Amino acid sequence: MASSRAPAKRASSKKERRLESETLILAAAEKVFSEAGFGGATMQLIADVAGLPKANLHYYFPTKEALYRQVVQNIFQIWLQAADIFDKADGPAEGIGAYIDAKMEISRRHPAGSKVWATEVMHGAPVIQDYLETTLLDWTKGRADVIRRWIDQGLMDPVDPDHLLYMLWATTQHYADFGHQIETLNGGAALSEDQWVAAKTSVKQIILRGIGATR
Amino acid sequence: MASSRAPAKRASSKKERRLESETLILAAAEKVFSEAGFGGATMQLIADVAGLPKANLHYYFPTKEALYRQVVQNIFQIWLQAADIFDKADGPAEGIGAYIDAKMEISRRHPAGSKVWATEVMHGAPVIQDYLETTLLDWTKGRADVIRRWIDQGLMDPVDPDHLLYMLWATTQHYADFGHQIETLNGGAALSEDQWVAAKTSVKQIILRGIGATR
DNA sequence: GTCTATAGCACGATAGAC
DNA sequence: GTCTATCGTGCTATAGAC
Repeated sequence: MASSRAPAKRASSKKERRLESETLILAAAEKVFSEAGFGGATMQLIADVAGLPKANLHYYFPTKEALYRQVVQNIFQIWLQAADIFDKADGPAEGIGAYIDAKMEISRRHPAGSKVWATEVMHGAPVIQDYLETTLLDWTKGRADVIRRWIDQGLMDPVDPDHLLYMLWATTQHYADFGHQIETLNGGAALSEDQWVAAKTSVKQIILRGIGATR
Repeated sequence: MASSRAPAKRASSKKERRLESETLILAAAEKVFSEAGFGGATMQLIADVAGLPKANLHYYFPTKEALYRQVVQNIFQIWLQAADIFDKADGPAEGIGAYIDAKMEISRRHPAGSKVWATEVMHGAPVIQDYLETTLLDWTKGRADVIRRWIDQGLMDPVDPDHLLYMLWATTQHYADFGHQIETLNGGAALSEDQWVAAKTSVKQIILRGIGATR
């Protein structure tokens, strides 16, 4: 080996550069796909937002669809991580309350990702159908079991677990997906810190009271 | 005048034929736009679904955007008509309950329209921003006043009217916009009649209890 | 690894015969 | 009013110099 060009550090640096460019492209792609849809987005516009020549995108991601697929996968991971909160709770007031808070925070911090996911599902999930059928289905079944256990323990009213989960997804993601509409109805201004607190409070109050989990 | 070619009937027949073709094209366009988005939809595909040559579409609608705009406007009208129920009610249990039923029925009967609307709003409402700022804003203010009156009369708990309206929109439209996801989680089958009843019941139960309007 | 230049293709729109 | 044939544009993707 001797002092031959420190391959470990070199490789790491290369990987880092690649990761950096990929992250930059993915962030730009998420933004553009969310605003224009898959068909409306152009590789040229994504390249402009990322500050790179168009050809470089094709160097890191072979096709437009491969880039899109990676964007959707990233969002899905964020959803799943928020779900951990659900399991660590002793009862519905704590577990569902914390889950609503987490999902509302994601709607606030990652609205573009939520929109890309919503559009993908609305178009029939052509790219991520396998995730719906495996990971999401498993997750949903597991959480429905937790809700049923809480009902059996008398910690909340008997409600259909599936429809409760749909309501949780719908209400929280609405603040991301329909953020533009909410902003318009708010006089053209984005929700303030206080308004976000009010939104979280309202959602938690109505749903937790609605399922009889006021503690 | 005399017996000169009965212009009234002729014109009516012409108008009817025009209306028929327009309706046919609009139905096809709603379907294609909802499945592919504006950018992904092609005039050729819309023409194929409508069973007409592509050039005929441009005879009835000058541009792709004009056709799209008409589709979105039609959906907006359906939303507004469902809102009448809200006003005719004596209290929240009746008014909001009936509004949920009506919106759920629209999600079931016009899922494509709901999806086109959702996509349009998610992309920043480039085509119907004026409707958001005028008609929808006015409607929302009026309904918020009704809710505030019900609260003052002690017919329901004090909740933020705007966030309650967002929750009503989010939960009901979710069954249209995310219908594909719900179907997948339902084992790949569309919701049955009984399942739709369960969905309506769950949504009404949780929200009406949640706002203290159980009558 | 990066960029320029361009090939190849599909689209929206229209001209013009019927 | 209806349809065929086609024009011009703008896109994805790639070849090839650096």
